[in-house]
Amino acid sequence: MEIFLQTIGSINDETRIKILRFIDENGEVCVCDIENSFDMIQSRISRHLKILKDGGFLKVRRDGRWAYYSVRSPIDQFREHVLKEISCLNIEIPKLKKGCNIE
Amino acid sequence: MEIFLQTIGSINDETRIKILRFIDENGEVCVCDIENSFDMIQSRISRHLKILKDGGFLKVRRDGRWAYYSVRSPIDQFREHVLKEISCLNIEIPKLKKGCNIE
DNA sequence: ATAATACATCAATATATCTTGATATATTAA
DNA sequence: TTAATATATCAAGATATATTGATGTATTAT
Repeated sequence: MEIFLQTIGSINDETRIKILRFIDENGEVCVCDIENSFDMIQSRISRHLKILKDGGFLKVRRDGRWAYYSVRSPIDQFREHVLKEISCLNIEIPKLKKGCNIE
Repeated sequence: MEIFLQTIGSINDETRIKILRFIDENGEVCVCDIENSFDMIQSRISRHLKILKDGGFLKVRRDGRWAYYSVRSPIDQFREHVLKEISCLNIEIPKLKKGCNIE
C-alpha cells in the first residue's frame, strides 16, 4: 500500500507530470537542462525529481557534478501504463534547452 | 491533464483505495453498507465516494432513499489497470456488514 | 402531517503538500 | 587554496486536502 501510494502521489502533480513526460520524450537529461527548459528554480526541480525517483519512475546517474535523470528501466507494467497514459495527454511540454555550461 | 489529475487524485488516499477495492470485491453496495463495514462516519464515506465517482471509478444508482455505488462499467483501460493494481495490494479490506435497516 | 432513515454538503479545524529563498555539499576550474 | 558550478536539503509561508460535526434534502414509515 505504501509503495502504491508513493507511486500515485508522485504523479499527483501537474509539474511532475510535465517533467516526467519531458524526460520520457527527451531521454537522459541533467537537472540544469530541466531547470532551463522549464524556467523554474533549481530547488523546485530537484524536489520533484526526487519524488519521481522515489515513486519509481526515474533513475539517476551521477557523473562529476552532474546528475542525469532518465526513465527507470526496466520498469514494471503498471508504471509503464502510467507513462503511456501521460504520453497521450494533450499538454504543452517545453522544448529541451541545454542549461549546463559544459558537457 | 485535468481529468488525468482528477483520476490520479481520487486514488491518492488510503481510505479511498480501500473503499474502491471493497466495492470492486463486493459489487454494488449502498452507502450505509460501507459506513457500517468501515466503521466511519457517513459524511466521510460520502465525500470519498464522490471523489471516486468524479475520478471515473464509480457510478451511482439511486433507488428511493438509497444510493448504490459500484465500479463503473464499461471502464477504460487505464482505470482497469489501476483497479487491477489495487486488487493486488496486500491490505486488509473489511468484511461486508449490511448497514441498512431495510433492503 | 410528523418522525425516521439515507445521503449530501458545508464550515471549521487539522494535516499534508508545494513553492520559494537560503544554505549545505560535492566537484571542477583558476 | 579559492572561486564557481551543479545539485540537494531545509525552513517558512502558501495552498490543498482530509476529518469531524452540524445542517440540508429527499424518501419512506407511522
